[in-house]
Amino acid sequence: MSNSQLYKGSLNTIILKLLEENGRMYGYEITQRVKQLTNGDLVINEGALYPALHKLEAEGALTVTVEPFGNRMRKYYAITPVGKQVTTDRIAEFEAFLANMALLLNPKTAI
Amino acid sequence: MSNSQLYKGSLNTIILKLLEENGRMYGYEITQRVKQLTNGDLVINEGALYPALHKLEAEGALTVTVEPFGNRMRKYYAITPVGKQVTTDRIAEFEAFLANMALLLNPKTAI
DNA sequence: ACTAATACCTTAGAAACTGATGTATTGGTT
DNA sequence: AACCAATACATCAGTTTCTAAGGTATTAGT
Repeated sequence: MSNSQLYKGSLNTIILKLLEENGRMYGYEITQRVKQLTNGDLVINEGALYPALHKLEAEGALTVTVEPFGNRMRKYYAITPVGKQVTTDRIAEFEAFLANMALLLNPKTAI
Repeated sequence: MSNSQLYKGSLNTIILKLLEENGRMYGYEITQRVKQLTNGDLVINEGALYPALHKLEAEGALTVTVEPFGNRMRKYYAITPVGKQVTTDRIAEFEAFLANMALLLNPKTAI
């Protein structure tokens, strides 16, 4: 993901959150939505996205339904109950991370 | 670092910021300061810390002075002008990351 | 006819870690 | 006296997550 190691580990959280909000999406759609939401700032690499989707599916967090779109194929991913719990946990983790980083980086204006 | 992939990539930023604020510190001291500032939440692994310090030194961001402390040895790290610039850049990067994550995770309350 | 966009995928290699292990001193407990 | 935890440095095999590059195929625009 665009030139920063900081995003490492947050791709799963992003995917889960988007799917939780948008019902179901296919892979390419996710990359475009992320690009759009961040005004082109964050571009998801497909070499990162597809393995991440496959892993979330293997873990039972997502389900897949393959649908033809014209002569093309789309793989729609949707979140499962397990996935919803994972999403909640991941976001809590992210917020704990933020709180700790605030303590470390903004000693003056600690939350 | 404590059970979350999210911290991956932020260790350098943490080290640089602490050194910028505290003048000079030795490795073990950094681990203790981080633990203290985050109320025990974030524990820096030595296998992550020492290679990171060595790399920052190799990049010219830090200087080292070895000082005996009793029969023990301490390696004090201090930030260089290059390091100060790197710190500024890293923090700007972190803030951009935060802004993007806010856009992705909090679509309602976008900044 | 060519290029860009759409839509999926894999894989070698890089980067940053974890967890284990190693050396040595110091301080407190049994 | 013996032992363990803390202090203080370090390395290294293995894991995870990504990047960059490559691959296949359809669709739309120039």
